[in-house]
Amino acid sequence: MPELPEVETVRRGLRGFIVGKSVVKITTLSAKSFVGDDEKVLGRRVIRLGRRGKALIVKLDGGWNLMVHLRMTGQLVYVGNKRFAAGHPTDDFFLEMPGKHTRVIFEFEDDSRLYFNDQRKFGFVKVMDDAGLEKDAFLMKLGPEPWDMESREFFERLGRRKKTSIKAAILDQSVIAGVGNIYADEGLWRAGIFPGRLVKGVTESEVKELLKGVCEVMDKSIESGGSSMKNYVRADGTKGNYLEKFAKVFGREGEKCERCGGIIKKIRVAGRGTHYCPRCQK
DNA sequence: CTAGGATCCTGTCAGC
DNA sequence: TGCTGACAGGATCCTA
Repeated sequence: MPELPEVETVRRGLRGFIVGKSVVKITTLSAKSFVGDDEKVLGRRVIRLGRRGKALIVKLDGGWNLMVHLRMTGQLVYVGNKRFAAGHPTDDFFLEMPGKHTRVIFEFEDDSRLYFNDQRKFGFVKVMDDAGLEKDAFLMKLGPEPWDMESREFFERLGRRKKTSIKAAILDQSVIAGVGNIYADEGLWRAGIFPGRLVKGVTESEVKELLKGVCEVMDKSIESGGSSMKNYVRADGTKGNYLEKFAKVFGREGEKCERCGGIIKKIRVAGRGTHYCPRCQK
């Protein structure tokens, strides 16, 4: 999925278009992509957009909410007088909506629309009242946002996963919220830590660097607009890859490490494709 | 309790 | 060209 920076990009980009508007119609094209009663949402106005970890929370009036989780391939495309798209970057950002991967369509009072697209159908939009949000199992067990945590707490939370790899540990959302496969690799590169190292061998000062690295790379991604349509295309008009803006190892296997000149390798750690520099990550 | 693998689903790509 | 298996920016469920 779209990880924390992508969801934050969705939140920031979308709020200017839908806050203040009422939902007048919902069309569900894939039953498993929409959880709950759409009647609770109809006629309600969007109050604000929030985020916890990788979950987007659309707050509606009357105490109702939509929790959106993009998982691996979710994206949101808004089409009105202007168009905005972010989430999992694909050509659907620019194609006519609804498209092949459109699962849910929200229509607003001004006839603008929000399309929830999701190729693999792992993601969902869930209708929840405020009380339900408060006691939601997924949200309750989420660890702190990266910027809201001292490295000491990060170290202690990692300590609960001593026998697993440091990469598996930081992908665990109860340890730290919002880190996914890309930012795990990028954060570990910045801290100079080999992703397969067991947690028990990682020192507190390394953990401090790791937290700093994760925050830095996420900040950079959010600043550059994450995976939104505006940076899905290169300046020359060819199809691009937003990772070019900040990624040092992800998707760069075979390339030279910019820090030490080593050749970046791709291996499998924690069941996930893992990119690292064998020369400067120990 | 932890750790690791299978699983949900669709699409793409590399290698016969 | 067609087939097959591996893999994919996530999280949960099951087994050991």
